[in-house]
This record gives sequence, structure tokens and C-alpha cells, in this order.
Amino acid sequence: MPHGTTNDGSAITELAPAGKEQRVTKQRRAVSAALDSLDDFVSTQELYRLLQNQGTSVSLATAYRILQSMADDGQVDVLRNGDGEAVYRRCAVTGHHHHLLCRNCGKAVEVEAPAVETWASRIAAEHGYTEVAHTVEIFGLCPECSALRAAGNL
Amino acid sequence: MPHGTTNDGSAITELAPAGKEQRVTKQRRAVSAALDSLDDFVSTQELYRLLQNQGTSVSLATAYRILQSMADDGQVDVLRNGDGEAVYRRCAVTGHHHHLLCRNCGKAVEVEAPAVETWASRIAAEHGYTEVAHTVEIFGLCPECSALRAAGNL
DNA sequence: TTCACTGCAAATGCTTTGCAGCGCC
DNA sequence: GGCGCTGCAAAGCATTTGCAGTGAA
Repeated sequence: MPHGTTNDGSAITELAPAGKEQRVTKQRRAVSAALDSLDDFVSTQELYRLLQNQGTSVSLATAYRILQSMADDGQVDVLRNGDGEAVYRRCAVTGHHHHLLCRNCGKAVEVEAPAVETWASRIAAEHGYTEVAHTVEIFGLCPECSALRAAGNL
Repeated sequence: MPHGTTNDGSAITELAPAGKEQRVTKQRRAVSAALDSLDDFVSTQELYRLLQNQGTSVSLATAYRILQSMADDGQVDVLRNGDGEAVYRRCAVTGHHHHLLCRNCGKAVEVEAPAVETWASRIAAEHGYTEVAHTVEIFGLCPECSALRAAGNL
């Protein structure tokens, strides 16, 4: 199964969640609020610590369960960082886009790349692939971290 | 650290391996041979089991160490599957390139994308990011699997 | 002979799960 | 009230690491 920032992919399976009901609990609201207040991707662990420091504690297991279900419902964007950890973020930009991530502080910038989209589609078509989706992530050091690096503090 | 199919990134650290010497051991040869006989990506665990069944057993820890060092030396291609596991493959194409993967059978096609490379560099530069690397993966159904899907066998 | 490489086993760290109690609908 | 949701603690797993023995150069 493809991961990360994935575009649609024509007519994959079903689109309607159709799952069980979804109760609005204090924990779920806390996680949701935390995600809203964040601009960057967070791993479940990070979100957990964040909520702890913030007082709105939620058990780690629950944090995993909530984020996973939100991802299943498409309420958040999921991708994997370089360590293979799943990281989540409520996406500001609606629609398909990619990310420019800082490998040190995690800061993320959303970028659109129409050219890459068409390139991907073309390449796939040329090889006879169908139901195409793709992931594109750019890693680097953001301006701040680049400065730190230059100053020898990294 | 960025993962997967990564390009250089301007002037990152050193390019020359320059590492310590590399002894040619039985285990290393076994892993190398196994990779040569494979067309698809394998996780370290899979490769480990494969070597076990094949008699040329290598300890799991060693398998991890060997694959990791081969990846560091650029002898194999690394990327992460949807579960966040690192998967490796000996690459036919030398140099930087990306993959077009079948999400059903795992078949991979190597593709080059100079345009994407320059796009990534430009985007990163525009946002002040340095030491850039990127990952690009395209997922879809290969021709064979597309046919199966169409025939209702998938 | 030397020092990288191995194997083994213990240790990590992320993620999942079983189970009993709690609280939203 | 019923049943999904939580917490907690106990697994589960992939991956890493310490250490002493082994073997390639």
C-alpha cells in the first residue's frame, strides 16, 4: 500500500468511510485541537508528549488509536519520516500537494508541483501502470537549521 | 536522515566513501549473491529468511549490518515500504533515479527524472533549504495486475 | 598479527493488544 | 443501559548494540 502524501488514484476501492460511528470524546477533541495548532508533522510520540506538557494528557495507546482512525477517515495527512515513523498533520492546503521537510527541526512547507504530477502520470502511463498514486518528499535543512549548522551548533 | 531513493544534494559532506576497508567475507558474498538473484525489493527480515532456507545462513544482526553498509556505499537502493520497513535492492541503473512500483506484485521499474531533480533543487532553494535530498516514488498497478483487476481477479 | 566482521543475546523504541472500567449517545 | 473509548500494562516487532571469538589481509 502506498504511503505518504498520496494523490487519488482514479477509482480505488471505496471513498465513503462507511465505518462505525465516531464518538466525540475529550481525548479525540484534544488530539484534534493539538493538530490544528500545529503547522508541522508530528509523530504520535511527539503529539503524546505535547499533550502531556499541555496538561490535556491522553494515554499513548489512545493517541495511536485516535491518529490511526483519523488517518483512516482521511481527516489527517500521513507520511513516514526517514526513520520509518508515521507522522501526521492536519493539512491546510486542500487537495494534493507535497512537502519540503527540515530534517533537523521537522518544519514543513507545502509545495505544489503540477509539473511533477503530470510527469508521474506520463511515466506511469508509458509503462502501462494504472491506478497511479505517488509520493514526493524533499528533505533538507531549513534556513534556521542551516544557520545553526554553519555556526557549528549542529 | 532522509530515506529512500536519495539524490546527492549539492555539497553534502563527502562524496567519496573514504570509509574503512571492506573485507570480503562469506556472509557479505551471500547477501550480495542473494540480492543479485532478486528482482524485487526485500526487507532485511525477508533476506534473512531467504538465506536461511537456502542454507547460507547469516545472522540477523549481520544481515542488518551488511545491508546498511551496502546502502551507505550506494551498492544498493533503499526505500521504505508502507509499513515503514527498510527494503533493499541491487540497482541496475547506476546513479540517481526513482521507482515506479506495482502496489500489488511489487514489480519495480527504475525511472530517471532530470526534470524532477531540478525542480526539487529549485523549490528547496526558493525556501532557503540547504543540503537537500528527496524521495519520489510512484505507485500503481503494473500492466499484469491491471489486467487481473480488470478481469475481476483482484 | 591485526583489526574488521560475526554471532549471540540483551536492549531499544515504536506500535499494538488484552482487559476492565468509564462515559458518550 | 449499551457499546465504543480509555488507560494501563504487557506483549510484539523491527532494528541496534555490547562483547568476545573468528578470520581476511
